[in-house]
Amino acid sequence: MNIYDVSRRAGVSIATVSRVLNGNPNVSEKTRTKVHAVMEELGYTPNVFARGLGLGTMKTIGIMCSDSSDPYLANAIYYLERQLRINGYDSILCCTGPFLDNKRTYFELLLSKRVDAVILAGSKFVELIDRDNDYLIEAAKELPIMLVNGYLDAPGIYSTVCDDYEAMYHVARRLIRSGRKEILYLYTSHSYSGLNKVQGYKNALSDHGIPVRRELIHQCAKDVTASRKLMEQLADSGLKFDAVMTSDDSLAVGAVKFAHIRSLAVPEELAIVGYNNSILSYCTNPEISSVDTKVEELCTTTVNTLMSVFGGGSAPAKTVIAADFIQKQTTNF
Amino acid sequence: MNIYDVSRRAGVSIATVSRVLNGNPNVSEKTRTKVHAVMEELGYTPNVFARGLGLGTMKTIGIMCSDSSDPYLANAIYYLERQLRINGYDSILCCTGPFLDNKRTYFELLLSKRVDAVILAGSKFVELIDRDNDYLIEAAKELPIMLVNGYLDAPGIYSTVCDDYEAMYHVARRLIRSGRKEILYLYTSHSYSGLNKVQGYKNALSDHGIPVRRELIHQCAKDVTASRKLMEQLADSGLKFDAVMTSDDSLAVGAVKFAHIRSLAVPEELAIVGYNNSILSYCTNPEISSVDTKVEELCTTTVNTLMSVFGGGSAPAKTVIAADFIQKQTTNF
DNA sequence: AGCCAGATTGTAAGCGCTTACAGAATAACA
DNA sequence: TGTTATTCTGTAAGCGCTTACAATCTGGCT
Repeated sequence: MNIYDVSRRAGVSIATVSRVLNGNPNVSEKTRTKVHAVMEELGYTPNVFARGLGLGTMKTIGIMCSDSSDPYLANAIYYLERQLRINGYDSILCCTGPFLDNKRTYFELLLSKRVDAVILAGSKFVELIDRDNDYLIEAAKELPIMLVNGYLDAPGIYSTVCDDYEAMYHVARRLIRSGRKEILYLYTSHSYSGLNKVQGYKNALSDHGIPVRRELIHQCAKDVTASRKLMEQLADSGLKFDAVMTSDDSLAVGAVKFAHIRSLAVPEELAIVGYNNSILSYCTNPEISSVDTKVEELCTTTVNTLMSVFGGGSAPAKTVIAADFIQKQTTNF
Repeated sequence: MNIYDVSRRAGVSIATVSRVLNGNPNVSEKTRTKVHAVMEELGYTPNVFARGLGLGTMKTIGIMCSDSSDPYLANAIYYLERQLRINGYDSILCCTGPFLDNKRTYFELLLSKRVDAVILAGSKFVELIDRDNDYLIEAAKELPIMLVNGYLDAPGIYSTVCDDYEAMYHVARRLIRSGRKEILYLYTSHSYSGLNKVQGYKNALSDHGIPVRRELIHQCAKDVTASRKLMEQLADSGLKFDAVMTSDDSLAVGAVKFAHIRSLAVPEELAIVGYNNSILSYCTNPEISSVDTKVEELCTTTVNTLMSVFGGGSAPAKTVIAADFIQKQTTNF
């Protein structure tokens, strides 16, 4: 069943059928109706490969993420996929796994599928340390590269980021103003957004005359248990803190556990702030105050920007989206 | 840059290049090496569309799921995607959204992409009530349909399911043996696995001489808050229960919240059992005893079965995987 | 009726790859 | 060395679609 069957049956040429298929206006209303009817009758579906061959594109976007089982990224994938579909695009998903083992290989695999663009979801894709981003910059010459929560200044690369700096600054300031003096800061990675977050924390302290103490800032695996253990360890080593800010809700969950084990009143003796306002922050008791990073908005904006790039319109190289602090039960300011 | 460039540069015909590309053994070692070298040198990547046109397939599997932001499905997607990639297949993701609005349209969209098979992740895809599965059965004549946690008896449809009946029977029996008499049962949907689960619960009660009481079985939205509210409501209406079994961890989280609000000792006064052993069950205090449904095994098995279908080997129409009960802190037997 | 612009349709040449078949080269053997 | 079997390589015909260009058909006008 192909375009010839349709053309024969409709008594027109394949060119006409093709035109109908592509919504070309140079077709009389009568033929258009006729062809549509035949396509319907025959249950005809154009062959995407042939189409792709002819057009050089297949309206497909590659989505790369580290680990779709991370609740935050899972959400992102959902929204990205949905918004792409609304715009008539499909998505090929590609998860590198939590360690981004060979992200470059995966990236090239996606390119080999002749996708029309690649969306990198998650800030871990942009290297801040060894700066191994050449392949992205190179690829961006050929097709749009969209970064969700990452930033790279190069032509063809578009970023949509959450204003992590501002969010963390805001949280830290409110903690300070409500009297917290020793704010522990736990983070998971040195990504673009990771650095912005910690900078917001640091600047807020400085701006309020509080010294930034190295021993209050710690990296931790993105894991409920890991963060609890780390905090126990820190407390045991004599470190004092009356609040803890985290770069991810999972760490904050560990903090709640820590407080429970040590019988600390939350938020009175220990204020806890999560990040991403994921479902995890609603599971604990007390529920964790967290920063809503607006995943949905982030994702729809990313796709919309991409569409305007496709449309030839101008698109901002970087869009910043404001976060929202959601006060729940682990803070009291 | 196409196959002609490579053939010219390597001084062979395009047929030979194509053979090398496809690992055809009828190529001398010398030419093979030469061609590989040239491909490397030129950075040649075959055009997937042309290839798809020629072969009629593109080694791509469609994955349909309701909602990738559900932690359970998110995990499933990750494992499916990974296992497919290991076998040299790509995946096109397609999320219908939590309400499965027009799953049929999505399904056909996937077919129109000429995928080699479709994997339906999540038991909600198979209709048990209005039995609107004709399109699946019809499609299965053309390409393999794989159900993860769903079952449909038709040629070309392969299922991999968790032994939900056994798991729930086991949990209920242990609760009963440890002295629980009034076990509340909360479930989210009437899916294939949903029915098996509740049947396990019912049979365990019957087999131990406990009457199955309708007022102890309730449907509830898959939502932390919804389940808490429902339980408060039930308790307020005078219903007594000393244990609660749930068909999903999110409901169990609500149960923990309920116990906390009503100051019930867990597990002494109220035992709580979750399902899926997702990260949510590790977030609460106390941590929720839950059933590990072996997502990873489920997914790898699904893909492996699919591969053996592709390979022409025999494949079981239904594979059952045993679940594991993970005792944590909300039960004591 | 004759002519022409504009609308509509058809013809045919790709797009880059696979593969059946034919042909060339090589190896094996007498 | 000649013959044949075997291995390797090339030619050319698709796969199903898009699209430039040519051809045809309108209707409005003189």
